[in-house]
Amino acid sequence: MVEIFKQYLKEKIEITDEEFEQAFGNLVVKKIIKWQVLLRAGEHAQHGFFVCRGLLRAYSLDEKGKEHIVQFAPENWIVGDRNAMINQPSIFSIDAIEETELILLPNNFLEAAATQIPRLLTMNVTLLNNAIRFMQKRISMLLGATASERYLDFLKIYPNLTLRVPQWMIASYLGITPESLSRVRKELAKNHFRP
Amino acid sequence: MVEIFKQYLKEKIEITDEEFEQAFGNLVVKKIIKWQVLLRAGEHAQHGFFVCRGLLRAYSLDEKGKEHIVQFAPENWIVGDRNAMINQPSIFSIDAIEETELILLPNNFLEAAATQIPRLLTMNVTLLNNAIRFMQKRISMLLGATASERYLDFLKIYPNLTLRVPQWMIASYLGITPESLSRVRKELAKNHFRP
DNA sequence: CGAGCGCTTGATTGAGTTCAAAAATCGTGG
DNA sequence: CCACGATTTTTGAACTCAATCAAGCGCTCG
Repeated sequence: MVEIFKQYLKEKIEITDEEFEQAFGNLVVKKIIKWQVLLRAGEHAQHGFFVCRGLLRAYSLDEKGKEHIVQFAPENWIVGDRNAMINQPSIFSIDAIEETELILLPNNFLEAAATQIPRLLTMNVTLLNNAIRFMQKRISMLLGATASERYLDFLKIYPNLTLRVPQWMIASYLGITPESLSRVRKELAKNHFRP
Repeated sequence: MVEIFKQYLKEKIEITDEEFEQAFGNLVVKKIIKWQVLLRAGEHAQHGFFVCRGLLRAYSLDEKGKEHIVQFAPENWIVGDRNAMINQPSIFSIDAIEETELILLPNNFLEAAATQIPRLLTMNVTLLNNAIRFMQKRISMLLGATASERYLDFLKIYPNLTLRVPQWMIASYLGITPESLSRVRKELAKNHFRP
Protein backbone atom coordinates (compact mmCIF):
# COMPACT_ATOMS: atom_id res chain seq x y z
CA MET A 1 0.00 0.00 0.00
CA VAL A 2 2.80 2.38 0.83
CA GLU A 3 4.05 1.70 -2.70
CA ILE A 4 1.01 3.47 -4.07
CA PHE A 5 1.80 6.57 -2.05
CA LYS A 6 5.40 6.44 -3.20
CA GLN A 7 4.20 6.28 -6.80
CA TYR A 8 1.93 9.24 -6.16
CA LEU A 9 4.82 11.26 -4.77
CA LYS A 10 7.06 10.31 -7.65
CA GLU A 11 4.57 11.80 -10.05
CA LYS A 12 4.55 15.05 -8.12
CA ILE A 13 8.22 15.45 -7.31
CA GLU A 14 11.46 13.70 -8.13
CA ILE A 15 12.09 11.42 -5.21
CA THR A 16 14.44 8.44 -4.89
CA ASP A 17 13.60 5.28 -3.00
CA GLU A 18 16.24 6.21 -0.42
CA GLU A 19 14.80 9.64 0.16
CA PHE A 20 11.35 8.15 0.47
CA GLU A 21 12.49 5.65 3.07
CA GLN A 22 14.27 8.36 4.96
CA ALA A 23 11.35 10.77 5.06
CA PHE A 24 8.38 8.43 5.09
CA GLY A 25 9.79 5.27 6.56
CA ASN A 26 7.24 5.08 9.33
CA LEU A 27 3.97 5.68 7.55
CA VAL A 28 0.99 3.97 9.10
CA VAL A 29 -1.39 2.09 6.83
CA LYS A 30 -4.94 1.61 7.99
CA LYS A 31 -7.71 -0.58 6.67
CA ILE A 32 -11.25 0.42 7.50
CA ILE A 33 -14.62 -1.10 6.77
CA LYS A 34 -17.55 0.44 4.97
CA TRP A 35 -19.21 3.27 6.92
CA GLN A 36 -16.39 3.48 9.45
CA VAL A 37 -15.93 7.05 10.65
CA LEU A 38 -12.46 8.59 10.50
CA LEU A 39 -13.26 12.06 11.74
CA ARG A 40 -16.31 13.56 13.33
CA ALA A 41 -17.21 17.24 12.96
CA GLY A 42 -16.30 19.07 16.14
CA GLU A 43 -13.33 16.85 16.89
CA HIS A 44 -9.73 17.86 16.40
CA ALA A 45 -8.30 16.03 13.44
CA GLN A 46 -5.03 14.22 14.05
CA HIS A 47 -4.39 13.14 10.48
CA GLY A 48 -5.17 13.70 6.88
CA PHE A 49 -5.71 10.60 4.75
CA PHE A 50 -4.23 9.38 1.50
CA VAL A 51 -6.54 6.84 -0.13
CA CYS A 52 -4.75 3.79 -1.60
CA ARG A 53 -7.85 1.75 -2.34
CA GLY A 54 -11.47 2.47 -1.64
CA LEU A 55 -13.50 5.62 -1.27
CA LEU A 56 -14.00 8.25 1.41
CA ARG A 57 -16.34 11.18 1.71
CA ALA A 58 -16.13 14.47 3.61
CA TYR A 59 -19.45 16.00 4.57
CA SER A 60 -20.92 18.62 6.85
CA LEU A 61 -24.27 18.94 8.56
CA ASP A 62 -26.17 22.21 8.38
CA GLU A 63 -28.39 23.60 11.15
CA LYS A 64 -31.36 21.80 9.64
CA GLY A 65 -29.54 18.50 10.04
CA LYS A 66 -29.04 18.12 6.31
CA GLU A 67 -25.88 16.47 4.99
CA HIS A 68 -23.73 18.26 2.43
CA ILE A 69 -20.97 16.29 0.78
CA VAL A 70 -17.98 18.57 0.38
CA GLN A 71 -15.71 16.12 -1.39
CA PHE A 72 -15.29 12.52 -2.45
CA ALA A 73 -11.85 10.97 -2.09
CA PRO A 74 -11.27 7.90 -4.28
CA GLU A 75 -7.87 6.33 -4.96
CA ASN A 76 -4.93 8.74 -4.99
CA TRP A 77 -6.81 11.56 -3.35
CA ILE A 78 -5.83 13.25 -0.13
CA VAL A 79 -8.54 14.41 2.19
CA GLY A 80 -8.27 16.09 5.56
CA ASP A 81 -9.43 18.97 7.67
CA ARG A 82 -7.56 22.24 7.32
CA ASN A 83 -8.71 23.49 10.68
CA ALA A 84 -6.45 21.01 12.38
CA MET A 85 -3.53 23.17 11.26
CA ILE A 86 -4.70 26.05 13.38
CA ASN A 87 -5.88 23.88 16.23
CA GLN A 88 -9.54 24.31 15.62
CA PRO A 89 -12.29 21.71 15.59
CA SER A 90 -13.18 20.21 12.23
CA ILE A 91 -16.20 21.55 10.41
CA PHE A 92 -16.84 18.29 8.61
CA SER A 93 -16.89 14.55 9.12
CA ILE A 94 -15.08 11.91 7.10
CA ASP A 95 -16.18 8.31 6.65
CA ALA A 96 -15.82 5.42 4.23
CA ILE A 97 -18.22 4.67 1.39
CA GLU A 98 -16.34 1.45 0.64
CA GLU A 99 -13.90 -0.72 2.51
CA THR A 100 -10.81 1.42 2.25
CA GLU A 101 -7.07 1.16 2.70
CA LEU A 102 -5.45 4.46 3.48
CA ILE A 103 -2.29 6.03 4.80
CA LEU A 104 -2.39 8.25 7.86
CA LEU A 105 -0.80 11.63 7.23
CA PRO A 106 -0.15 13.25 10.61
CA ASN A 107 -1.10 16.92 10.58
CA ASN A 108 2.36 18.31 10.03
CA PHE A 109 3.88 15.34 8.28
CA LEU A 110 4.78 17.38 5.19
CA GLU A 111 6.49 20.08 7.20
CA ALA A 112 8.31 17.44 9.18
CA ALA A 113 9.39 15.46 6.15
CA ALA A 114 10.47 18.68 4.51
CA THR A 115 13.35 18.98 6.94
CA GLN A 116 14.79 16.07 4.99
CA ILE A 117 13.44 16.90 1.54
CA PRO A 118 12.87 20.63 1.28
CA ARG A 119 11.09 20.50 -2.07
CA LEU A 120 8.18 18.81 -0.31
CA LEU A 121 7.21 22.30 0.80
CA THR A 122 6.73 23.34 -2.80
CA MET A 123 4.63 20.26 -3.33
CA ASN A 124 2.52 21.14 -0.34
CA VAL A 125 1.85 24.59 -1.74
CA THR A 126 1.00 23.07 -5.10
CA LEU A 127 -1.47 20.71 -3.46
CA LEU A 128 -3.08 23.58 -1.60
CA ASN A 129 -3.32 25.62 -4.77
CA ASN A 130 -4.93 22.71 -6.55
CA ALA A 131 -7.47 22.40 -3.78
CA ILE A 132 -8.27 26.09 -4.07
CA ARG A 133 -8.71 25.99 -7.83
CA PHE A 134 -10.91 22.93 -7.50
CA MET A 135 -13.13 24.73 -5.04
CA GLN A 136 -13.26 27.93 -7.06
CA LYS A 137 -14.55 25.91 -9.98
CA ARG A 138 -17.08 24.24 -7.74
CA ILE A 139 -18.31 27.58 -6.40
CA SER A 140 -18.72 28.98 -9.91
CA MET A 141 -20.73 25.92 -10.77
CA LEU A 142 -22.96 26.06 -7.72
CA LEU A 143 -23.63 29.74 -8.42
CA GLY A 144 -24.90 29.19 -11.90
CA ALA A 145 -25.51 25.65 -13.05
CA THR A 146 -28.82 23.79 -13.28
CA ALA A 147 -29.36 20.33 -11.82
CA SER A 148 -28.39 18.52 -15.01
CA GLU A 149 -25.35 20.71 -15.63
CA ARG A 150 -24.18 19.89 -12.12
CA TYR A 151 -24.58 16.21 -12.71
CA LEU A 152 -22.64 16.34 -15.99
CA ASP A 153 -19.92 18.23 -14.17
CA PHE A 154 -19.78 15.57 -11.48
CA LEU A 155 -19.36 12.91 -14.17
CA LYS A 156 -16.42 14.83 -15.60
CA ILE A 157 -14.68 15.29 -12.27
CA TYR A 158 -15.26 11.78 -10.94
CA PRO A 159 -15.61 9.70 -14.13
CA ASN A 160 -15.69 6.26 -12.56
CA LEU A 161 -17.60 7.01 -9.39
CA THR A 162 -21.10 6.83 -10.83
CA LEU A 163 -21.54 3.20 -9.89
CA ARG A 164 -19.57 3.31 -6.66
CA VAL A 165 -21.44 6.14 -4.97
CA PRO A 166 -25.14 5.76 -4.13
CA GLN A 167 -27.26 8.27 -5.95
CA TRP A 168 -28.54 10.02 -2.89
CA MET A 169 -24.93 10.90 -2.04
CA ILE A 170 -24.28 12.25 -5.50
CA ALA A 171 -27.42 14.33 -5.07
CA SER A 172 -26.06 15.64 -1.79
CA TYR A 173 -22.78 16.53 -3.50
CA LEU A 174 -24.69 18.40 -6.20
CA GLY A 175 -26.97 20.22 -3.80
CA ILE A 176 -30.17 18.71 -5.19
CA THR A 177 -32.61 16.08 -3.92
CA PRO A 178 -32.32 12.39 -4.84
CA GLU A 179 -35.67 12.66 -6.61
CA SER A 180 -34.39 15.48 -8.81
CA LEU A 181 -31.26 13.54 -9.66
CA SER A 182 -33.36 10.55 -10.63
CA ARG A 183 -35.36 12.73 -13.01
CA VAL A 184 -32.24 14.37 -14.43
CA ARG A 185 -30.81 10.94 -15.22
CA LYS A 186 -34.04 9.85 -16.81
CA GLU A 187 -34.04 12.94 -18.99
CA LEU A 188 -30.42 12.44 -20.02
CA ALA A 189 -31.10 8.79 -20.86
CA LYS A 190 -34.02 9.81 -23.04
CA ASN A 191 -31.67 12.06 -24.98
CA HIS A 192 -29.34 9.14 -25.64
CA PHE A 193 -26.72 10.23 -23.18
CA ARG A 194 -24.18 7.57 -22.31
CA PRO A 195 -22.50 7.85 -18.95
CA MET B 1 0.52 52.47 1.72
CA VAL B 2 3.30 50.01 2.23
CA GLU B 3 2.89 50.73 5.95
CA ILE B 4 -0.51 49.05 5.83
CA PHE B 5 0.98 45.90 4.38
CA LYS B 6 3.71 45.95 7.01
CA GLN B 7 1.07 46.22 9.70
CA TYR B 8 -0.80 43.30 8.12
CA LEU B 9 2.33 41.17 8.17
CA LYS B 10 3.09 42.11 11.75
CA GLU B 11 -0.26 40.73 12.79
CA LYS B 12 0.47 37.45 11.04
CA ILE B 13 4.11 36.92 11.95
CA GLU B 14 6.68 38.61 14.11
CA ILE B 15 8.63 40.82 11.78
CA THR B 16 10.96 43.71 12.54
CA ASP B 17 11.17 46.87 10.46
CA GLU B 18 14.62 45.82 9.34
CA GLU B 19 13.49 42.43 8.17
CA PHE B 20 10.59 44.00 6.35
CA GLU B 21 12.86 46.42 4.52
CA GLN B 22 15.21 43.65 3.65
CA ALA B 23 12.56 41.31 2.23
CA PHE B 24 9.99 43.77 0.88
CA GLY B 25 12.05 46.85 0.16
CA ASN B 26 10.97 47.08 -3.44
CA LEU B 27 7.23 46.60 -3.27
CA VAL B 28 5.29 48.37 -5.98
CA VAL B 29 2.22 50.35 -4.99
CA LYS B 30 -0.45 50.94 -7.60
CA LYS B 31 -3.44 53.22 -7.65
CA ILE B 32 -6.28 52.33 -9.93
CA ILE B 33 -9.58 53.97 -10.74
CA LYS B 34 -13.06 52.52 -10.44
CA TRP B 35 -13.78 49.71 -12.93
CA GLN B 36 -10.15 49.41 -13.95
CA VAL B 37 -9.32 45.82 -14.83
CA LEU B 38 -6.33 44.17 -13.18
CA LEU B 39 -6.62 40.70 -14.65
CA ARG B 40 -8.73 39.29 -17.44
CA ALA B 41 -9.81 35.64 -17.50
CA GLY B 42 -7.66 33.73 -19.94
CA GLU B 43 -4.58 35.86 -19.31
CA HIS B 44 -1.61 34.75 -17.27
CA ALA B 45 -1.55 36.56 -13.97
CA GLN B 46 1.71 38.27 -13.09
CA HIS B 47 0.74 39.35 -9.59
CA GLY B 48 -1.55 38.87 -6.71
CA PHE B 49 -2.87 42.01 -5.03
CA PHE B 50 -2.93 43.24 -1.47
CA VAL B 51 -5.64 45.87 -1.03
CA CYS B 52 -4.58 48.85 1.09
CA ARG B 53 -7.60 51.03 0.39
CA GLY B 54 -10.59 50.40 -1.82
CA LEU B 55 -12.33 47.32 -3.05
CA LEU B 56 -11.70 44.66 -5.69
CA ARG B 57 -13.77 41.80 -7.01
CA ALA B 58 -12.87 38.49 -8.63
CA TYR B 59 -15.48 37.05 -10.96
CA SER B 60 -15.88 34.48 -13.67
CA LEU B 61 -18.16 34.29 -16.68
CA ASP B 62 -20.07 31.10 -17.40
CA GLU B 63 -20.89 29.80 -20.88
CA LYS B 64 -24.15 31.72 -20.81
CA GLY B 65 -22.24 34.95 -20.32
CA LYS B 66 -23.41 35.35 -16.75
CA GLU B 67 -21.09 36.86 -14.16
CA HIS B 68 -20.36 35.00 -10.94
CA ILE B 69 -18.52 36.87 -8.22
CA VAL B 70 -16.11 34.49 -6.54
CA GLN B 71 -14.75 36.89 -3.96
CA PHE B 72 -14.70 40.49 -2.80
CA ALA B 73 -11.41 41.93 -1.61
CA PRO B 74 -11.74 44.99 0.62
CA GLU B 75 -8.95 46.48 2.73
CA ASN B 76 -6.39 43.98 4.06
CA TRP B 77 -7.45 41.18 1.75
CA ILE B 78 -5.22 39.45 -0.72
CA VAL B 79 -6.67 38.33 -4.00
CA GLY B 80 -5.01 36.61 -6.91
CA ASP B 81 -5.25 33.75 -9.33
CA ARG B 82 -3.82 30.41 -8.20
CA ASN B 83 -3.39 29.16 -11.74
CA ALA B 84 -0.53 31.54 -12.24
CA MET B 85 1.53 29.33 -9.95
CA ILE B 86 1.33 26.45 -12.38
CA ASN B 87 1.60 28.65 -15.46
CA GLN B 88 -1.98 28.31 -16.51
CA PRO B 89 -4.38 31.00 -17.68
CA SER B 90 -6.61 32.55 -15.06
CA ILE B 91 -10.19 31.35 -14.80
CA PHE B 92 -11.43 34.64 -13.44
CA SER B 93 -11.13 38.38 -13.90
CA ILE B 94 -10.31 40.98 -11.30
CA ASP B 95 -11.36 44.61 -11.36
CA ALA B 96 -12.00 47.51 -9.02
CA ILE B 97 -15.37 48.38 -7.51
CA GLU B 98 -13.91 51.54 -6.00
CA GLU B 99 -10.83 53.62 -6.60
CA THR B 100 -8.24 51.39 -5.01
CA GLU B 101 -4.68 51.52 -3.77
CA LEU B 102 -2.98 48.16 -3.78
CA ILE B 103 0.38 46.48 -3.58
CA LEU B 104 1.55 44.21 -6.36
CA LEU B 105 2.60 40.81 -5.10
CA PRO B 106 4.61 39.10 -7.85
CA ASN B 107 3.62 35.47 -8.24
CA ASN B 108 6.42 33.99 -6.22
CA PHE B 109 7.10 36.91 -3.97
CA LEU B 110 6.49 34.89 -0.82
CA GLU B 111 8.81 32.12 -1.85
CA ALA B 112 11.41 34.69 -2.81
CA ALA B 113 11.08 36.67 0.38
CA ALA B 114 11.21 33.43 2.35
CA THR B 115 14.86 33.03 1.44
CA GLN B 116 15.37 35.93 3.84
CA ILE B 117 12.61 35.17 6.33
CA PRO B 118 11.83 31.45 6.31
CA ARG B 119 8.79 31.71 8.53
CA LEU B 120 7.03 33.45 5.65
CA LEU B 121 6.51 29.98 4.23
CA THR B 122 4.47 29.01 7.24
CA MET B 123 2.46 32.15 6.81
CA ASN B 124 1.85 31.31 3.19
CA VAL B 125 0.53 27.88 4.14
CA THR B 126 -1.67 29.46 6.77
CA LEU B 127 -3.09 31.87 4.22
CA LEU B 128 -3.80 29.04 1.82
CA ASN B 129 -5.47 27.02 4.55
CA ASN B 130 -7.60 30.01 5.44
CA ALA B 131 -8.65 30.38 1.83
CA ILE B 132 -9.63 26.71 1.71
CA ARG B 133 -11.69 26.86 4.88
CA PHE B 134 -13.39 30.00 3.63
CA MET B 135 -14.34 28.26 0.41
CA GLN B 136 -15.48 25.08 2.15
CA LYS B 137 -17.87 27.17 4.19
CA ARG B 138 -19.07 28.92 1.07
CA ILE B 139 -19.67 25.60 -0.70
CA SER B 140 -21.65 24.24 2.25
CA MET B 141 -23.74 27.36 2.15
CA LEU B 142 -24.38 27.26 -1.57
CA LEU B 143 -25.41 23.63 -1.26
CA GLY B 144 -28.05 24.25 1.33
CA ALA B 145 -28.97 27.80 2.17
CA THR B 146 -31.97 29.78 0.96
CA ALA B 147 -31.68 33.23 -0.57
CA SER B 148 -32.17 35.04 2.72
CA GLU B 149 -29.78 32.77 4.60
CA ARG B 150 -27.17 33.51 1.96
CA TYR B 151 -27.67 37.22 2.34
CA LEU B 152 -27.38 37.05 6.12
CA ASP B 153 -24.19 35.07 5.70
CA PHE B 154 -22.82 37.70 3.35
CA LEU B 155 -23.53 40.37 5.96
CA LYS B 156 -21.57 38.39 8.52
CA ILE B 157 -18.56 37.82 6.30
CA TYR B 158 -18.40 41.33 4.85
CA PRO B 159 -20.04 43.47 7.56
CA ASN B 160 -19.30 46.87 6.12
CA LEU B 161 -19.63 46.15 2.44
CA THR B 162 -23.40 46.46 2.20
CA LEU B 163 -23.25 50.09 1.19
CA ARG B 164 -20.09 49.89 -0.85
CA VAL B 165 -21.12 47.10 -3.20
CA PRO B 166 -24.07 47.59 -5.56
CA GLN B 167 -26.84 45.14 -4.85
CA TRP B 168 -26.71 43.45 -8.21
CA MET B 169 -23.14 42.45 -7.39
CA ILE B 170 -24.10 41.08 -4.00
CA ALA B 171 -26.80 39.10 -5.78
CA SER B 172 -24.18 37.72 -8.15
CA TYR B 173 -22.03 36.72 -5.18
CA LEU B 174 -24.98 34.94 -3.60
CA GLY B 175 -26.06 33.19 -6.76
CA ILE B 176 -29.49 34.82 -6.92
CA THR B 177 -31.03 37.54 -9.11
CA PRO B 178 -31.02 41.21 -8.10
CA GLU B 179 -34.81 41.08 -7.99
CA SER B 180 -34.72 38.23 -5.49
CA LEU B 181 -32.22 40.06 -3.32
CA SER B 182 -34.41 43.14 -3.34
CA ARG B 183 -37.34 41.04 -2.12
CA VAL B 184 -35.23 39.33 0.51
CA ARG B 185 -34.18 42.70 1.88
CA LYS B 186 -37.74 43.92 1.88
CA GLU B 187 -38.82 40.83 3.80
CA LEU B 188 -36.01 41.23 6.35
CA ALA B 189 -36.86 44.91 6.82
CA LYS B 190 -40.48 44.02 7.47
CA ASN B 191 -39.31 41.72 10.26
CA HIS B 192 -37.42 44.58 11.88
CA PHE B 193 -34.03 43.37 10.82
CA ARG B 194 -31.25 45.94 11.17
CA PRO B 195 -28.29 45.58 8.88
C1' DC C 1 -38.54 -14.54 3.32
C1' DG C 2 -39.72 -10.18 4.70
C1' DA C 3 -38.17 -5.62 6.46
C1' DG C 4 -35.75 -1.85 5.12
C1' DC C 5 -33.33 0.88 2.02
C1' DG C 6 -32.62 3.03 -2.32
C1' DC C 7 -34.48 4.35 -6.57
C1' DT C 8 -38.32 5.75 -9.40
C1' DT C 9 -42.60 8.01 -10.60
C1' DG C 10 -46.52 11.05 -9.96
C1' DA C 11 -48.94 15.06 -8.10
C1' DT C 12 -48.57 19.26 -5.80
C1' DT C 13 -46.28 23.13 -3.92
C1' DG C 14 -43.17 26.81 -3.51
C1' DA C 15 -38.93 29.55 -3.84
C1' DG C 16 -36.80 31.98 -7.05
C1' DT C 17 -36.57 33.44 -12.10
C1' DT C 18 -38.00 36.04 -15.89
C1' DC C 19 -40.04 39.79 -18.09
C1' DA C 20 -41.77 44.30 -17.76
C1' DA C 21 -42.20 48.73 -16.01
C1' DA C 22 -42.16 52.24 -12.41
C1' DA C 23 -39.47 54.55 -8.81
C1' DA C 24 -35.21 55.97 -6.84
C1' DT C 25 -30.44 57.07 -7.09
C1' DC C 26 -26.28 58.42 -9.30
C1' DG C 27 -23.25 61.03 -12.06
C1' DT C 28 -22.16 64.31 -15.43
C1' DG C 29 -22.21 68.36 -18.18
C1' DG C 30 -24.09 72.73 -18.74
C1' DC D 1 -25.85 73.61 -8.30
C1' DC D 2 -29.35 71.83 -10.95
C1' DA D 3 -31.32 68.97 -14.50
C1' DC D 4 -31.39 65.27 -17.36
C1' DG D 5 -30.10 60.67 -18.81
C1' DA D 6 -28.40 56.37 -17.28
C1' DT D 7 -28.07 52.98 -14.02
C1' DT D 8 -29.81 50.63 -10.05
C1' DT D 9 -33.44 49.17 -7.20
C1' DT D 10 -38.09 48.07 -6.42
C1' DT D 11 -42.51 46.15 -7.49
C1' DG D 12 -45.78 43.25 -9.95
C1' DA D 13 -47.38 39.18 -12.54
C1' DA D 14 -46.62 34.96 -14.83
C1' DC D 15 -43.90 31.15 -15.06
C1' DT D 16 -40.38 27.31 -14.12
C1' DC D 17 -37.38 24.35 -12.03
C1' DA D 18 -36.63 21.80 -8.31
C1' DA D 19 -38.47 20.53 -3.57
C1' DT D 20 -41.76 18.13 -1.05
C1' DC D 21 -45.02 14.65 -0.14
C1' DA D 22 -46.60 10.19 -1.15
C1' DA D 23 -46.74 5.74 -3.05
C1' DG D 24 -44.82 1.64 -5.42
C1' DC D 25 -41.07 -1.23 -7.01
C1' DG D 26 -36.89 -4.05 -6.62
C1' DC D 27 -33.04 -5.50 -4.31
C1' DT D 28 -30.18 -7.05 -0.57
C1' DC D 29 -28.89 -8.72 3.58
C1' DG D 30 -30.03 -10.26 8.10
